[in-house]
Amino acid sequence: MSKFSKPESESELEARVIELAGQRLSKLANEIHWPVPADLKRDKGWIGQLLEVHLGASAGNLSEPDFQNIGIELKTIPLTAQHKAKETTYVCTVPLLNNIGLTWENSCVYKKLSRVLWLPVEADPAIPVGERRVGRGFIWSPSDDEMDNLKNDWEEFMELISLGQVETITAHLGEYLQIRPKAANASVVTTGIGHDGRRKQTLPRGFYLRTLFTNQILQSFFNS
DNA sequence: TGGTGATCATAC
DNA sequence: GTATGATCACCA
Repeated sequence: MSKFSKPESESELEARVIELAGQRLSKLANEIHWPVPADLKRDKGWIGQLLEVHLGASAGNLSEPDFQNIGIELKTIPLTAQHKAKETTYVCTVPLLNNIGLTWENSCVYKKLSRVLWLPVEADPAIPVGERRVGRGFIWSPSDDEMDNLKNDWEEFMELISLGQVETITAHLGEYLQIRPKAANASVVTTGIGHDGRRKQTLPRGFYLRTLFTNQILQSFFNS
């Protein structure tokens, strides 16, 4: 069986993740004949896509979990030299319209985070991209407490949005989640609700997980 | 120097 | 534009 076929179970995926631990990105790229970029300025999704291929993720750009048959989402975590999360983690686009009656359990945040494969990767800018190593990945679900906090953040955000307050939301808001722009550039627009309750063109935004939260997830795994 | 707001590539 | 994958770059 090819190592790039889709995993049929969590344990199969877990076994492959353990094989990846400690591997350098240049080796993984060479195996599939991908050039290694000098930096990630113009290849921001390169590491994520490289690891998707190696693990047999199948969803492509569909709005589905990366491993749809076993319902697992793959997220890489860039690590600083101190092995702490360097960047926030993108979750999904913020729904700005037609969200009346949308519940937490039906939200994109809940669905994406219910089961995720966290894969830490060295991201210290002092290390050339190809020499960076993959860490020990693990499959995770939110604890009850984490789920409560995420739900509270989400509900707070969705209330503001349905009241036409999107543009007052900054990345300072939220304990585990935050909302930030998610677009090619600042001139991209989508339809939202203005402060007067009428439709208004506004910048598309996304839900992100704070590094505080992803660091907490890493710690609870590696300290247990 | 860490976080927020801005941005990059690509498929459809 | 929306979806996927994220990191960049600047300013407090």
